[in-house]
Amino acid sequence: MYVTISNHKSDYTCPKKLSKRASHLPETRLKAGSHLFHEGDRVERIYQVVSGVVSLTRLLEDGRRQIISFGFPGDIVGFPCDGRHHTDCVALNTVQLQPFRLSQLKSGDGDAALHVDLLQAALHEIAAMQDHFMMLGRKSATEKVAAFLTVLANRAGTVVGQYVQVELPMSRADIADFLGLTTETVSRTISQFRKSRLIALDGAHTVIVLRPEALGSLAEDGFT
Amino acid sequence: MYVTISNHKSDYTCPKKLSKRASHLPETRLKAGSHLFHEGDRVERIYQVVSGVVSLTRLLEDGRRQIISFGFPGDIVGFPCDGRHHTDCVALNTVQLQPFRLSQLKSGDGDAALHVDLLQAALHEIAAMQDHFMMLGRKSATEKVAAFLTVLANRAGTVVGQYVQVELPMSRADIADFLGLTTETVSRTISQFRKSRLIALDGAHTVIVLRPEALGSLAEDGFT
DNA sequence: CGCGGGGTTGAGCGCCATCAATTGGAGTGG
DNA sequence: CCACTCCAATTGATGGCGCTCAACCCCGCG
Repeated sequence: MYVTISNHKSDYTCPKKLSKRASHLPETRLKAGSHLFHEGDRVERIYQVVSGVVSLTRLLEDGRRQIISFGFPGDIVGFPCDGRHHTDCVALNTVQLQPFRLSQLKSGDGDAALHVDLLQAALHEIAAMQDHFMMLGRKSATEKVAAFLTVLANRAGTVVGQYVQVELPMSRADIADFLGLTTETVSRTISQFRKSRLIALDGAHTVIVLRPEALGSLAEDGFT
Repeated sequence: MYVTISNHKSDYTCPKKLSKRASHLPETRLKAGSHLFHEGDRVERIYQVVSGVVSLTRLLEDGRRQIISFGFPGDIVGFPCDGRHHTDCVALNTVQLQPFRLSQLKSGDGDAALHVDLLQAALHEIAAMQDHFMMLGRKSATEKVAAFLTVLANRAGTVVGQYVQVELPMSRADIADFLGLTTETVSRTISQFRKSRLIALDGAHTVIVLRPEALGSLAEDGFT
């Protein structure tokens, strides 16, 4: 999942579940905090997230960290390059994953429909990352956090009464490393949204979006 | 081309020329400043840059701009999503491009080797973009510009005497929009490198790298 | 020679990072 | 159920990096 407030509405129905039958591989389960793979690992499988959330991260020697993306249900993670992973993949909570053989991306391995789906997912990944560049390079802290919450609410929110509620499985530090900010700035920005009654919190990890339109317009131009 | 100072040495030989015969389409020529395609255009072809340089850009309504990547010879541009382009593509100088049919990415269209090559290029694109996220999100202006010049010198530089010389086909504004900075900051940073004798300039668009190692280490941790 | 646009340099400030202290909430054991 | 621990989250104070606004320079061109 990237933060992409895109101009054009995408008709990509990303989180569809790929045929399990086509995989021939049993689902994998991961506990919170455990690694699915590390940076530099040889790629054996790629995975579709079935339930739970993972993070894809890269590290610098001096400790600086960037979260490349979060993998929500439906997302495909583990695209290889030169046969190796370029990120760590960590489970944020209990996660179920459907593995696919690498050959099923490369050739379909006899299942042409699956091949097309995986290729489609890779192309969608490229487009989503392109959108995300704009976020990282050109948006203010307010815009970043507003966009993040908006996308998350749309993607993983549940309607509760007249509001939308969304669980944040990741820490403030994770959000910061995803948006290119610090935990303090993320926290401050969220507090600001709360004080201006755009959102409400029920504990640090449950956000209730009170005024989605206002939050959405903050995401686009930082005003309102 | 992305700015990726990666940990693991990639053995990806990106700029290999794909078989022209496999394309069945004649080369395209573009003059400086003209568009290859616009954001939102229906994708008809994807292209390999043969000579010259293109930029892939995205715009915000308020005028903020982000250059997603530069397309140097060997690079593939125009990966589609939902059948549409998500960026503008503009020629920075005179450009020659080898077009490929979309079907040749999706199925190979009978040429299996070409299919594999295009798929490989897409996967490499994903990995390179992942590396680039770290740049945009976590690196200082000094690190960004140093990394940019280093990558460019390695990719497009020519050895002149004991130094490496590289042409910058793009403006300072382009570099800024690529790195998530302003033109002033880019200009100041380059001036700084010049004053500390890391590089020399021959006109604004020709850089001679005097101390590649020093520039490289600046790119990684901002010191020296 | 005048014009124009990109590039450079300067001054000042604002956003966000940094450093630091406090609060809060989940987990544990008594 | 409460006391205690520990770490995440919040809040505050301060400073610096890079943005903004503005002037000037450089150079190609008519």
